[in-house]
Amino acid sequence: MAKFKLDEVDHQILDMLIENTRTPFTDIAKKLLISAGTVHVRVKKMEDAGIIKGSSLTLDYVKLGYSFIAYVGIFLEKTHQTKFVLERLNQIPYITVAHITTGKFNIFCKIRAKDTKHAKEIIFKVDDIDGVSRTETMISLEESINDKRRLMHTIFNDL
Amino acid sequence: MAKFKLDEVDHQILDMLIENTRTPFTDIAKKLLISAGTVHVRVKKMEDAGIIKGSSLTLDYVKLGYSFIAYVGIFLEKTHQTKFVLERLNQIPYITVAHITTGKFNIFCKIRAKDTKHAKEIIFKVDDIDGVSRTETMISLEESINDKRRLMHTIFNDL
DNA sequence: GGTGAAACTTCTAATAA
DNA sequence: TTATTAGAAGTTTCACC
Repeated sequence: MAKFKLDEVDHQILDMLIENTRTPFTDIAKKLLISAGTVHVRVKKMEDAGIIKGSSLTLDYVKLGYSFIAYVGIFLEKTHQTKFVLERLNQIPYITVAHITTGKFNIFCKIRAKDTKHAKEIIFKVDDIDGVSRTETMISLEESINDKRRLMHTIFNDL
Repeated sequence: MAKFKLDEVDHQILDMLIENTRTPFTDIAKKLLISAGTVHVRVKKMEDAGIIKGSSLTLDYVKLGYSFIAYVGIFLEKTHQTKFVLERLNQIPYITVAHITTGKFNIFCKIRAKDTKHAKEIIFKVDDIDGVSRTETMISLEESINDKRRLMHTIFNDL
């Protein structure tokens, strides 16, 4: 996949939209001393190129009653069962992320649950999937860093 | 933290905005058979309550040249060094998420890098932090699940 | 609570530079 | 590529249910 060339203006636009996707284009234009039309054209171009894949809300899951986060490493009996197990994991909505990995585990996933009891149920469900030989759970005591903005700044300055 | 009470209309609004934060309120209103003013008031209420913390763009990091994802488990020499190590990790922008965890590791983080060589540099930097005794890396071969929408649907139906 | 309409702001596409 | 512009579209407020 080719690395995309974005200039400084594109970076600044992305930077403002990452912070708040509803930032009016007129505000962005004012700050960057360009016209709103230009902002519009640039954003459209980045959308067409697939750089901007979409936008999403950041919700407070704790306030919604989901304060439990854990990472679960999965050992499979045989590697060729990966696809099947992933399909099963995909049916558990509390599993928000899953990766096929090298190293210790075959599959590695993140779960978000209401509490310990709820998490236990989810993990048992994972353990029960055919092909899973065992799992190893790491409970998050605190999410200390979660910031893609810093990465974006770095990516921009890299180019 | 109290669980917040949202009704069916709030859920539907969130559901549409999670999919695309720029969905016009007029569209939402039309679909839900309410007025755009009501959508506006409801969204504002959820923002004020902190349920909606913000909005962000979903970018294609692969197209931006960052196709490497790994999870790194960190073993500390002493637990009381946690805060110090996290501060250091926070200075490495390629570390996008970090959790203090129970279980095998003391700290667990996610890195996003350009390639293997770049990842090596980052991991070496982590290894070099005072208080880190050793690390264990799991390289993502494939991000198979990444979907908070499913979780939201479930949360809604839970209530 | 919600509505509907007015006033205001923003978007978007066409044209021109 | 960018700017300007003007009509379309969206947001926000408010008097009134």
